[in-house]
Amino acid sequence: MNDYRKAIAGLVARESGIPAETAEGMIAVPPDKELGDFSFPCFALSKEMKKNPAEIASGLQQRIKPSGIVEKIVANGPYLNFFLNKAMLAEAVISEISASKEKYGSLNLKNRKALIEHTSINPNASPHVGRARNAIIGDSLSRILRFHGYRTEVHYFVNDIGKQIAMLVFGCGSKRLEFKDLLDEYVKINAELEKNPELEKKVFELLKKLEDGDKQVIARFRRVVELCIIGQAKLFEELGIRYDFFDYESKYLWDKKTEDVLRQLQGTGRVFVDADGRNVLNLEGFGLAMEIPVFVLTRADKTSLYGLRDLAYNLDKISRAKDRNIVVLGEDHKLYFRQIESTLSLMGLKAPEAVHYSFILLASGKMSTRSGNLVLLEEFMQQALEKAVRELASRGKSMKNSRPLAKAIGYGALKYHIIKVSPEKNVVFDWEQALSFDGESAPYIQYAHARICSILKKASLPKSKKTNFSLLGAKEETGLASALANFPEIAERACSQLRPHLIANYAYLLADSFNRFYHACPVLSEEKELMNARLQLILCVKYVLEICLSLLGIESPESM
RNA sequence: GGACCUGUAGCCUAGCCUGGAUAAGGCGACAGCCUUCUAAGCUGUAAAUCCGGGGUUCGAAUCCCCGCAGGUCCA
Repeated sequence: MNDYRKAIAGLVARESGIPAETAEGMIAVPPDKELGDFSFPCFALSKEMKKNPAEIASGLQQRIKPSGIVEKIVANGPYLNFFLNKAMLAEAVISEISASKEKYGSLNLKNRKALIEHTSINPNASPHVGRARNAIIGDSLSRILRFHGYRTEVHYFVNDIGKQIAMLVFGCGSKRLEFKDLLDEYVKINAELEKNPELEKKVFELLKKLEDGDKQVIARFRRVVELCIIGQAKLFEELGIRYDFFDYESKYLWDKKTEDVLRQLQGTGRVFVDADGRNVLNLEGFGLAMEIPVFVLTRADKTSLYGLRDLAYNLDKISRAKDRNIVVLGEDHKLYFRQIESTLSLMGLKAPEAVHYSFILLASGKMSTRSGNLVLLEEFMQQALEKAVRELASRGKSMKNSRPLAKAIGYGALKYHIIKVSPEKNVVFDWEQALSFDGESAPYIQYAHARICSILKKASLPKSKKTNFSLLGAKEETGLASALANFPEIAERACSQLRPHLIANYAYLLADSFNRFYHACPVLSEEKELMNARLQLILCVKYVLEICLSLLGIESPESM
């Protein structure tokens, strides 16, 4: 579509005298397809030429001759509207997709490497849906990066040595526990500490022993953390979300690297020892919204704090991420991340690109693992799966072999519900909406895909026969073709701006466009030439729907 | 007290970066469409002070300023 925009800008530029680049920026898309495929508003020229914009439009219309893919030019009031040749457009987009198939829309980058860190939940319990927003966005981003050609590695930073985890270790004692028990233990120990603040001392004692390298305590921490990480990873694996590396914060605890970082920062002359004896970095001049813009690096005993360890971790990530270095963080980490970013810049390093998302709330208030006021991801998965099983049963699908299909549909709906919303928006979790399989949902998109598969299964695509694309003139057909043509632009933006919801929204529009086509334009019952052209068209739709769903981490079942 | 994000029909959302034609979808409601490729679908109707107020502009949901409300963080 961008090429056509450029071509039209060229035509306008030649006749109006404005530079082609300026003209390109002015080319717009009319609100209604009936008005044209592109338009050039003449208001700006009107000011310059001191002439009525409608006159300018009609003047330009007379001078610009349609050529190539531009079929018709119409002045409509102050707008100059351009109509593309639908048959040529369909032919161009169909042959491009037929050639590139599952790579259609890919930037096909070569020798690029990307790193993305996401999820990175405190390993203290089963994750709630708010945490899952991180994983789902991050997973989709990693898929988008790979699609465009980045060799991409996915990292999970395990905060295995904080106070939260120490509390859990303390609470667990020597009990033999399973993953599912951890949440209860976590809630229990939080309540106990609230009642009896004296216990906190013991928690810190435990943490101190860990940091001092007490082998027995280390083993206790490791046992709880592993239980948790394995449980979480299994849950995410069930959703098709995988990690290449689990990076443990404890690795940076005794690491010389934190000392190197500290030394390097001291070289900037910005490190000072504060009233409490801690090493603190002065971050004045970075526009941080803090009364005293600093970053605390160590405790009074000069042992590292989380921030310093995170900096060392960032150095590791930077050394591995050649071209894109991405981290997905909750909005609560915005300021903290700006501190990291500023500090890295003092070291002459480029911080990761951060994708921040807002929290998922409950109608009853904020979600909190500590208070137990939450919807667990597990629970959401379970409900989605059960609903999918029910829906399949109501359609007479056998219960025995339908489990993978139910997962594809249920988990698809779950992921889509989370990812379709812009990440900066708060979401109030609502079961009815979250479990909807109608309208703007994954099952709707999957259903369109399954319908295409069903038609293709019943048809035989003729081999290497010339297709008469001019037959694809119905508005449902041209609508589909231009929807297909829009995809590469969307795929590019989703990657450059790190916004997967663009893919989700687009996939719905494409499926919607197909469903309208499906009802208006029969395929198999048509005579050969038209059937062939329509088969080519829907095969392309199938490819693009599959691409979109795979970029969202959602499966594309062939029937449902 | 300060900073950032969000505010669009009863409910949920897209559009905002990059200003342009009657503000686009979904859920819910109402009225239709299955002897025809899967009705998880399609068609139509009703429903909006685009949070409020200023400003910039030929033109503002979109840009700027001042408020209000929710979320987040800092102190």
